[in-house]
Amino acid sequence: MLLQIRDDFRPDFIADSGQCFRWEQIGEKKYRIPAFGECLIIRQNAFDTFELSCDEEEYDRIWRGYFDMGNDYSAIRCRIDEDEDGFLFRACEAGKGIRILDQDIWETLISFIISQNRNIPAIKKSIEILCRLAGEKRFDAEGNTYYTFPGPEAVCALNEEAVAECKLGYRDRYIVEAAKSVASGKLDLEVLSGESSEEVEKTLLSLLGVGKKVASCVMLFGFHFLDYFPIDTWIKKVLASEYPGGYPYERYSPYNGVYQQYMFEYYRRI
DNA sequence: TGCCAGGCCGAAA
DNA sequence: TTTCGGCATGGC
Repeated sequence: MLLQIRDDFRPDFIADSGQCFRWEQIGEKKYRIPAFGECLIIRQNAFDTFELSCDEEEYDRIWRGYFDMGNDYSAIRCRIDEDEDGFLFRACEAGKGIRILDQDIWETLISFIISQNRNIPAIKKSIEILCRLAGEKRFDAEGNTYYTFPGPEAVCALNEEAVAECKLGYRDRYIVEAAKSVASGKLDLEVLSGESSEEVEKTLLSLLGVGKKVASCVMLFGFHFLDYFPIDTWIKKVLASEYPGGYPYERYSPYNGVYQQYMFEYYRRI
């Protein structure tokens, strides 16, 4: 199907934004996106026209929500005043096209546990190995194979050698413990997603290997609480250099997480 | 080669 | 409550 979007949708920006780790560029302005057990191929034709490998039913069922098409990112950007906050204004301008994906919570949880203290290429590699070892083999719209993100039972079923193959280092027991919690029903992510943000954060922080930063990322990129503001090594640098007097969280609520993402990409790029 | 990476844990102070 | 060493491994 064809999709027309005026503004604020740049798959190339989203692919490298550090919120998703499985997007794969397979051609000029063409990406393969596995999510929710499906796989979308998206290609940009003109500046505002995209060709999608799915039909409208699948788009409405999965991808519209995944891309967060219900939010107006142009309006979110326009809340920033150039004179009041020049740095964030420039970050928003440069990052026009970034969106906060509404991703599978389980996948986001495991991905960000894996992400700690590692750079993005290394994170992608580990996740890809995990998917190959424990995910289901399927075919995309062009007939090429891909692997789904493994569910908690599949992760639990991995033996020690297989886990070691993922090169997770000390993080391997973290994902095994998380998988056990979810597979046993002790942690029900479906039920949790109906709770308040405070309750969700408290539960996430109780998991082994989940601290403030990882919890914030899962809140923002998985539970889609757009006001959560993950502070990693990059954002620490931003806060130190651009906001020595403190960051105005209240002014930018309830979209602190969106602005954080603009700043993250902008600062990494410059 | 050495430093850094979308940090967290556990012990010590 | 805050501080700090240790941690597995890969990317650059």
